Amino acid sequence: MRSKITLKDLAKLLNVSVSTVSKSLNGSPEISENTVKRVKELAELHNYSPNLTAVNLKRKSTGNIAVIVPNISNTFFAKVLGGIENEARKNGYQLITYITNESLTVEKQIMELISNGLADGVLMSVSAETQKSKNYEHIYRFTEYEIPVVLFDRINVDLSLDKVGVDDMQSIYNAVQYLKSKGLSKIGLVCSIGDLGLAQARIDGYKAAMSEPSIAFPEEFLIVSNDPENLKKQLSLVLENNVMEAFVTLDYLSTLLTSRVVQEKALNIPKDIKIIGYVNEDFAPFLWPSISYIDQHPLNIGETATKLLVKRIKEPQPKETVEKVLKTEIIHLDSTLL
Amino acid sequence: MRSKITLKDLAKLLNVSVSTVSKSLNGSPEISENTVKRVKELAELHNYSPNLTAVNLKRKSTGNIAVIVPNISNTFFAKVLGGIENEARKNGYQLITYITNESLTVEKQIMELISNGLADGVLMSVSAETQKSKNYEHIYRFTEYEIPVVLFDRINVDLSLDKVGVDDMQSIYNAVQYLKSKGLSKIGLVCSIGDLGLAQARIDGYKAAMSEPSIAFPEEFLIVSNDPENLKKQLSLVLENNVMEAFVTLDYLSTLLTSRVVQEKALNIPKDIKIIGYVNEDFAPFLWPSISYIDQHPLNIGETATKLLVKRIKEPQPKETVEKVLKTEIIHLDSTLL
DNA sequence: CTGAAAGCGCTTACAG
DNA sequence: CTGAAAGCGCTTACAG
Repeated sequence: MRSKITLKDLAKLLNVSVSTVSKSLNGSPEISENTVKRVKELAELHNYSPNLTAVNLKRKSTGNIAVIVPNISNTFFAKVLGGIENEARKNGYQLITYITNESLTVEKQIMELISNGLADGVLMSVSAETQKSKNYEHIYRFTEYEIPVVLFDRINVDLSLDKVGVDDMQSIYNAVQYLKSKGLSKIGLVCSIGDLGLAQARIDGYKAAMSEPSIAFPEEFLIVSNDPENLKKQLSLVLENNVMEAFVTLDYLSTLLTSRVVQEKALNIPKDIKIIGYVNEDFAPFLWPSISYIDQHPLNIGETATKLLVKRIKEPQPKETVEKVLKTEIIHLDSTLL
Repeated sequence: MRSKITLKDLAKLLNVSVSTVSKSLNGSPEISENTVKRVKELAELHNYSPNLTAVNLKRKSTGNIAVIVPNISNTFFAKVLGGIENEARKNGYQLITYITNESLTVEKQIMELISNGLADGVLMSVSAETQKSKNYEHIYRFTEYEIPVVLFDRINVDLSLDKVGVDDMQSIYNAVQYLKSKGLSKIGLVCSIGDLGLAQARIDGYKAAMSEPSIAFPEEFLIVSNDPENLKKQLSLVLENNVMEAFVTLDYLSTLLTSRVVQEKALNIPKDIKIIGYVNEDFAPFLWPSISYIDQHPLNIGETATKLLVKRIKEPQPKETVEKVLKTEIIHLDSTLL
């Protein structure tokens, strides 16, 4: 990189001190109008901009927010990232992003990096492996270093930190209730992300809705597996053994898979089978049939989490953790047409 | 953030100078084995890690690579980002990410930020608006500042910079030739990203393949529009006026849309209509029917671009721009079954 | 083998 | 209103 013009250079050119230049540029009231004008003009002329590394060293801050996402295999986290970016930019923060690929080991390495003083705050969604192993020590390290952390989306974890997400249990509860209100009762659940706390919450929502008023439902309606092939097999079996009427599907993969398997069996969506799934507005409407989905407003999640984090960074911590639970919404498309 | 232990602190505790501590930790051969050992032990004990802001200020580098992506509405760029992350981490760089949302204005703002010395190098994919307006001055600013830039994916732009992408023309040419080799001739093209240079290249590939051996094809086979509704309409018309046999579809949206419209018209994929599109391995196999696609190996694009950039950052510039064109591959699924 | 000193580019309390 | 000085946390040429 070419060396840019510095405060010192400007000072020399203007025959004033570095302090004067600095103060002029930072709008200090100490400096005379005339000097300010001279300095600003020259700065403009030379396209001066302060060296952020130096500013940050002085300020003992980094101006960075670290964002840790578990994966990018669907657009959900990408959307959240979009929301985070909007809000971070507004507040003058840069985003340093990390992708853990659902790995605890990678997560630990990243933590190590960040705690070296790379960021003023952390936004994270805990990896699947971490949740499975319940190994959270590395996350608490941040608290030791007094680096504020806000968890987003995957907030059904046993960590007393600030959290921003949706009510996963209620979301699915509502979806099932909706289907039941339309007279459907043979409703299955399909899930390929069973290791996540939020999946457990969703499953609880399903169970709660299905057991009201105290009706038992067959175990086999609950189709949970990390392996797509396995999921397919179980799904086929259920469809062969029962006259199913609907499915709620807890993630991208299981949503697409369910739609596919149902159609392979020459069943019609929505005539024979209704589906409410987790996909997003970029895809859902263009699928055939289009799939009704639970909109989690990922942009909103990102923005809300970032706002909270920025507040934590700037204000002296009133160390009581906050949990923000945002509303979800069912978007009806082909697959729930009556 | 809590103030961490510094070199100075360690020096005081050990009764040696700051220089000695620094050298010991950085493996300088100047220092006695014994001292090195003492220093390292204490550093370990206190979990010392150097303040990167200070190190960077001293080194006049930032340790950051800026990544500028135009959108995240499909997983393509997310995948590329994954590749970039892998390679960047290997080389000790942090990633600062920006999303332009295809906006020239945002792109300019980001440039401004980065040229303030936020990053040692830039990986970027030019926004649609930028390409449409052919306004590239802000990009050349980087060259002025001697910040190396590598363009990725969207490399069909009139900029003499390092580039890493795929041969878009050849990719589609091959796809069309494949379809023709199976005896198909009524082959349409659907595209919702006409503003991009790479779309033009793909369209050229289509035209070249279709015109061999010098057969004219109807203009209406070429369906290009940024508006999904419009695309749908044109597509419907073509299907009504012709006995179409296949489509090549140039992006996510047009791929899903084509599959949907064809099925709405009660045509069977692949029996009546074959499709080769742009989707990726995370989705394509789970769609119904699954869609054959051109695999651009996005991870590879990301890694290759990052390797090139790191080289540019580290080595004195042999200022001849390099263009790396990576191979694509047709992945055959349901939609091209014969 | 060790340390004092300069300096990276800034900001800011303090003096004048 | 202006400037000299100290300092943020490091690295490194230089002296001893």
